[in-house]
Amino acid sequence: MDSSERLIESARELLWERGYVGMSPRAVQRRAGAGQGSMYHHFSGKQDLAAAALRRSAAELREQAERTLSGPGGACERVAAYLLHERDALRGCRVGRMAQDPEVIAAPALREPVAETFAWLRARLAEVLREGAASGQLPGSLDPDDTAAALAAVLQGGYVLARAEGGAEPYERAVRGALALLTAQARPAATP
Amino acid sequence: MDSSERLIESARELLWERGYVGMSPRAVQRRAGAGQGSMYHHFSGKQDLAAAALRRSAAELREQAERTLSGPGGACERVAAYLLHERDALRGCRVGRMAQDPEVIAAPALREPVAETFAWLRARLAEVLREGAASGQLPGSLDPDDTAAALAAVLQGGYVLARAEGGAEPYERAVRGALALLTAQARPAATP
DNA sequence: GTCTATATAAGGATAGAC
DNA sequence: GTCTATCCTTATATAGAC
Repeated sequence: MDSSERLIESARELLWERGYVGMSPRAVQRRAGAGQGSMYHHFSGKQDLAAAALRRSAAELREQAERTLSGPGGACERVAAYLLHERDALRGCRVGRMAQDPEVIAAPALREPVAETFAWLRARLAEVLREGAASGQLPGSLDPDDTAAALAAVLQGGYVLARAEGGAEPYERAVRGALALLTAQARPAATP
Repeated sequence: MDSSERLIESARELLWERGYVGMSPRAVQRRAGAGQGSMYHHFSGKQDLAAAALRRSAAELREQAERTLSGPGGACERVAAYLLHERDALRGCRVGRMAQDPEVIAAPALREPVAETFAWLRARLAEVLREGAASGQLPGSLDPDDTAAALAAVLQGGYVLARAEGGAEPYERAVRGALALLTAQARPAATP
């Protein structure tokens, strides 16, 4: 792994742990085992490095979600699989975490990957929910866009509660609670 | 308003906007119109000041929630009123925001108000949901603790989505979506 | 490409005068 | 109680040698 690569991976970790404001170029360099010169050779500065790291994390999240959402099973089962996917609740979401940072929100290069990720996720979840309505698994009375937003929010909010309280329990409860509300709406999938 | 008071209020604003890592004593002093000496006379340092500000924000959140949750109407209506309470989605939650900050999580004096707030909120929401089950408005099949966690998470996650995408829409959708799932479970309240 | 100065500003706090 | 002076460290970046 070359040093540019190590810098990006180190930035990804530090962004996750400390956010953009809390990520210092020095700390990234130390963790990557690279010097000042190396970093400023590959990247124009802190923001440029963070943008590269963030784009990678956003792509990763998206690929991971797509794998589950386009997997086997009925619409409801795929949404459930996505919600129940194993996550470290206390670490939270690499992408969602950035949304709190005012400097991320203010810098288009940093904000775009974050905005796009969640716009995509909501749309993709809504699409699956629409399939569920079309197949009769879910009632047509549920607005798929609203439901999708609620489900995406439960995950992001679950992280907040878990970190606040110092344990994964609130996250797990939130996911279970949301899933219970959703599946209460579903009839068993047609089993062909 | 004396200068101690102004310092706390300024700290509250800056914590909200920039988080604990991003809040510098200098910036608080400037906003409060107070000097170094004044701040260090009233508070032992950044953490002490932030703790005072955070305790106040936590108390405020709790009082606000309690007003709605102990208000008039059936259980379901009170939960709905709490969810629909007007909030600035792009600014987010003064307390929830702190949960992302590693230095807040690491410092007991900062973390406690955050942890207590959400533990209380989940418990209080669950209590109201239990009332709803007892009165027959909600089905006994819903786990009140799980549902409460899901609802609290929807709000916190709604803020994340809103900030990420730069508009209140995802927040509003998330709240509507969650409420739709909940009220689909409810029968009309007994109208005595 | 990477290293070692070097630079300016800010962070966070202390000391002592008034 | 508040002000000013001072302190050491870190953040972020540039410059130029190798």
